Amino acid sequence: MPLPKLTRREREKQRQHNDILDGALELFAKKGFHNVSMQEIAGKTEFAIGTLYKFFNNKEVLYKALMIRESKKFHKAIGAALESNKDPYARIRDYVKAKSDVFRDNINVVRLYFAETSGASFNIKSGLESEIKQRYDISIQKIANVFKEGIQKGIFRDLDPFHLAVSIDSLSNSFLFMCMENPDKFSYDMNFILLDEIFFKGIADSGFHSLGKDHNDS
Amino acid sequence: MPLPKLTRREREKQRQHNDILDGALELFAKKGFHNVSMQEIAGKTEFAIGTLYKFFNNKEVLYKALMIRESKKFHKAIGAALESNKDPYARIRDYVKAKSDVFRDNINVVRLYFAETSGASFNIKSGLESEIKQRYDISIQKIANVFKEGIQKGIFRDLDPFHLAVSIDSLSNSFLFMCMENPDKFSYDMNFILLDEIFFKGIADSGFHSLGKDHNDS
DNA sequence: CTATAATTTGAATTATCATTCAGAATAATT
DNA sequence: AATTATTCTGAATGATAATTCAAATTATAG
Repeated sequence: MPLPKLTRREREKQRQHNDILDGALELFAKKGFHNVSMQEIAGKTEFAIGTLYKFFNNKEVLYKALMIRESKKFHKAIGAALESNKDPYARIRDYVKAKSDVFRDNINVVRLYFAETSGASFNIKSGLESEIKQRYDISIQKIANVFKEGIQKGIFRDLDPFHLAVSIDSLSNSFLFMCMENPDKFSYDMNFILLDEIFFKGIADSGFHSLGKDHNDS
Repeated sequence: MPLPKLTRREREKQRQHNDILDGALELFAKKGFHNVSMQEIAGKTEFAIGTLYKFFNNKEVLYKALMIRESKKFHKAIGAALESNKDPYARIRDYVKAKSDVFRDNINVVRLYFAETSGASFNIKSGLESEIKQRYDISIQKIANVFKEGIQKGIFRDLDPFHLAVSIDSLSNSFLFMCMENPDKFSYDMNFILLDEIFFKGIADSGFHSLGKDHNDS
């Protein structure tokens, strides 16, 4: 973290930069990369088209900057949950909770993010995927580390921590998507129960009963 | 199935129709909807642009027809596995195997399919998502039925069959994607082991040991 | 307060396709 | 073989939208 030695001018610049991304995000998340024009972004953000190009050399660069910003936010949130000093089981729960919150509060962005992530990234030519993939890999690694610790402490069965990380990630994703699609039918809290029943009951060392613990607020 | 009473002319038509979709698929799968022009499809399939429009009223219709064709193939394959008269556990394994094969043989198509499915479908205005979603729901239902039967027979723990279906679907997807991304690092066969260890060991009724059974050819 | 520099503006330019359609090619019918 | 019907063709059209840049605006310095 370099110290924030910024002039007034530079800070103003930063703010504008962010405002553009905020406006663009709303549009892209609603309509996708190819169905949003620079014209539209200019309108929404109340800048002229030319100004957008002062900040971003072209539409792709703008989009890429946006996705990277969102990706950072997302992984920062779940990273914090995973790296606390609680016990491994609690950290996994916190991780699911953090993801839950992100999903709940930014449905459209999440949709956009996963459209970009899973499947193929057809919007951007340059290596956006790899930039995002890198962050993803780091997060998976963090989850794996929690599992590793849990295994050492005898909380989890001795399975490959990496596989466990991928598993809980994909399971929680699809449960969360399920909630997103049918918010009336499924509550976000249900995730904890499902994960406990399906995932933890499977990987827990016999004797460990996850359901007994109390949940995070939520 | 209506009987195939087709004239020579009509059969020829059908063949051309399919050829166009084949060519288009290759391009779309590689570059996505918006990065493929009708020009390009015409070139690849060796038809004139006008001819494409004789078959498909516009680019969207062509794309939609394509996705539906592929979706049908995919769900037919896994449906067959799920509706055999084997025991529930074997049917689940066959289902994973069938999906495995599709993934292995059509990586690009799978990528396109999931880009269209997960996240948001920004390519097509009309209700493609719902058409595909419908098929997906049917498949999930079939999986759930297998679990239901398995629960009745005492093979699986008494959990919501629908949740189990969603779980195995998403778990197998992410393991398969893992294999796709790093074909050198992960073998497709590994899926069975992972699913057994992580999923079945969790949901199996105590006493049932899935690993003892022999694998599908593969 | 004027002159100069930096920034912002949006109409004009340019590029890219989707789509059309008049004429060419081919097939069917007489 | 000539006539008619059908199908195919791809240059031309029209629309959209990314990008540029000369002029206008605003900020800074003298």
